Amino acid sequence: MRKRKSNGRPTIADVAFRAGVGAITVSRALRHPDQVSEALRKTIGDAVRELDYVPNLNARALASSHSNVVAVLVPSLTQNIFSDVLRGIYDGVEDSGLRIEIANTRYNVEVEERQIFEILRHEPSAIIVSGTEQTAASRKMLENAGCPVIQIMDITDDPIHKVIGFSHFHAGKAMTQHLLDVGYQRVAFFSGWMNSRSQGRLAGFVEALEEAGIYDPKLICEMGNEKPSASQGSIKDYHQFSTARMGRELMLRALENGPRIDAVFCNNDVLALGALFACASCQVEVPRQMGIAGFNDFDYMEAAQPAMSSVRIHRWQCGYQAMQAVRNELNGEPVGERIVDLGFEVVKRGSTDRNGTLGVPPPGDIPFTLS
Amino acid sequence: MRKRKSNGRPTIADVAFRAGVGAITVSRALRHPDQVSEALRKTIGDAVRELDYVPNLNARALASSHSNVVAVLVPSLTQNIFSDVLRGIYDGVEDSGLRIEIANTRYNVEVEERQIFEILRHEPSAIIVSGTEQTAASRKMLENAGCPVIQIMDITDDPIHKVIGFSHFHAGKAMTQHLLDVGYQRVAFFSGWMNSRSQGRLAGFVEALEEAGIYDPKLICEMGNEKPSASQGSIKDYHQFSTARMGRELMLRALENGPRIDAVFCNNDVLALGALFACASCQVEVPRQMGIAGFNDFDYMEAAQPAMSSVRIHRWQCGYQAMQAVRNELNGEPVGERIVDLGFEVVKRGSTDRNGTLGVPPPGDIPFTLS
DNA sequence: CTGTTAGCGCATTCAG
DNA sequence: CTGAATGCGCTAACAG
Repeated sequence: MRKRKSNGRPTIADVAFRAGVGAITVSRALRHPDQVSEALRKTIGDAVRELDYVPNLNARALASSHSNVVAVLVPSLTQNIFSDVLRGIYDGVEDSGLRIEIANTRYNVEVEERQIFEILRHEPSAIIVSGTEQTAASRKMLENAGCPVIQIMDITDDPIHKVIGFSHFHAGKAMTQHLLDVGYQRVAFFSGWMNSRSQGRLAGFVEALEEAGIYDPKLICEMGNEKPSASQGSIKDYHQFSTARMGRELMLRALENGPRIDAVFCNNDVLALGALFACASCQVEVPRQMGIAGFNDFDYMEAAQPAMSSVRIHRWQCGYQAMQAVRNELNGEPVGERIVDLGFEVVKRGSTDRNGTLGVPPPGDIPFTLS
Repeated sequence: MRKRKSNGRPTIADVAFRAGVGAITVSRALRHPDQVSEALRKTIGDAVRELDYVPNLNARALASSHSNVVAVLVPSLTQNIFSDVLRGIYDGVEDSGLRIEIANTRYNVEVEERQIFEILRHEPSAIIVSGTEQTAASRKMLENAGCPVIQIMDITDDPIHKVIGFSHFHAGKAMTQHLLDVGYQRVAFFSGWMNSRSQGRLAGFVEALEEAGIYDPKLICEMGNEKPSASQGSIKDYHQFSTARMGRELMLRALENGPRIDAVFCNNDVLALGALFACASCQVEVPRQMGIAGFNDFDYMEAAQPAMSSVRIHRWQCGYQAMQAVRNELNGEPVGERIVDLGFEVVKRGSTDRNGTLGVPPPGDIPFTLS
């Protein structure tokens, strides 16, 4: 007899034999314990433990024709913003029996299309995708994926299936409004590489200024519109585009010879950091002579000197709730709200406290030891 | 006949029928084109395209009993440092037919053990694990995993299989030595939550000071030794430990009532950022009155005011090269060097230019547009 | 170079 | 609540 190699591990048949039951009963005892009698459940549990039986997930997926893989598409693995989202997803998947498969779309719609195609090969049980602006082709693939698709980190009236996120437009507008509210007159928008979500923020910025009757296109300071895709083989160039440096340079130029501005809304916190340092190097007082606001509210914003205003968004929650939604649906529960707006928070701190009237709280205490 | 549901997609048999060959020939044409005649290869290729055939990876894994899954264990998804590593890994996996499965060990050895156990269920084709200090149980599981195991981001004389990284001890010592070289006398070590790699850096720090005859345990300023594992369900507390804030607080205390110090080596860049802001808020001049150095060399270090010294490590390369090593081995190539030291680089900038003698280069130019 | 046969390990279907 | 038979889609092994 030519036997196949088989990796020697105990199979469900071994467990069944040992427990003196049929294989299917073992299968059921493991997946739907309530469908198996108390006694058998125990016998089987013992056999599993004695043999160190571990179900083969590939066989399970093949036989049941569902993979229990949740595919996650993120535009970047570098930016902290998606690190937090991923952490939420991983925190949310625990003890679910689901596997996560991450694809990096590199902020590139063509790459995204290809990744979606690849991902569909694995017949995922669900898909979590960042953003709501997929190409027509991508959207079609996702609609036909035959599984729940959760869009996150943005919001839309017309989700493929379900969306959990917030409005970048309103977030951008709200922060800009804050800058205007405290009395800044010429507010600039700094950005590095733009993506569709950045564009939303920018649109909010523009609308706020227009409503105030002080919009001027010269106030939009950006570096470019497309992020170069990471060059696969090249090892050296991944460090060459420094966002912080862009923030610094943009501010230096604005101070030197650009249009006179008295505040800047930075498309992200790192840019704001760079802008702050530029002000420091030029003895420009923040917030008196220059207001600075960021976006994301990473932890260093609170620790900066002065503490920096930013828009806090719920990254972790996006991931976590997306995972909960997936789990619910795979458990047969109804979709529920198809549009979940997690909102955002305009965090006002010293860097935009133009009149000293915000009453920004002093830094709280953190336990520490100085040995 | 009771037919199984089957998801309707074309199978290899459909392709074989259409191409008028046996299923196995299709299989071979797809995986080892050189084992199939030119003519058949073309016919089969056409059939594949016409049917939109996509091989089922679960069936493939089951039949061949190897999964083509590369399991990656990282201690954290939050810190940029591992984002870069992951990016390297994803950049390195393209067009390899391999899948990546990430597990988050949360800097917790028990979690790591559990994750390794879980991961082995998937019978990975290779494992990439961060660090070299696994528990005995973990190490044993990895040794018996029956697949290549690449340890990364640290170095050891005794790798499980292969290690690609660098010495945290030497990196810590080298930066400390730099601080001493430029004339700082009382150099402190700031750290937040410590892990085994941080400990290595600290040990290097201590040795450098000891060799200089100026070691004093009071110079070690840390917040604690264990990172609390992320609380799964809790949505609010993930933001409560701010590394930047720790850096700030540690520096404030050091300036107030701690031992007099004139420089600080921060265990990471965010801590250094916080320390820099603390100095700014107290009118302490950097680098004259206080030298500050970080670790990792994230991009904002160069943009800070003053630019901050740090230790540049090769995060992306660690991931990328680990992936290359995996691919080579899965292709049957020999392991090669079992210990690959990628080294590090002490980047000296303004924040430690105590005597103005480093000749730190001025900021280079970055293309930009100010519309 | 190509085909035949016989599983990989599990879950679905249908029957008790 | 339990079991027997069957097949998920693919590939290793063995022929030709």
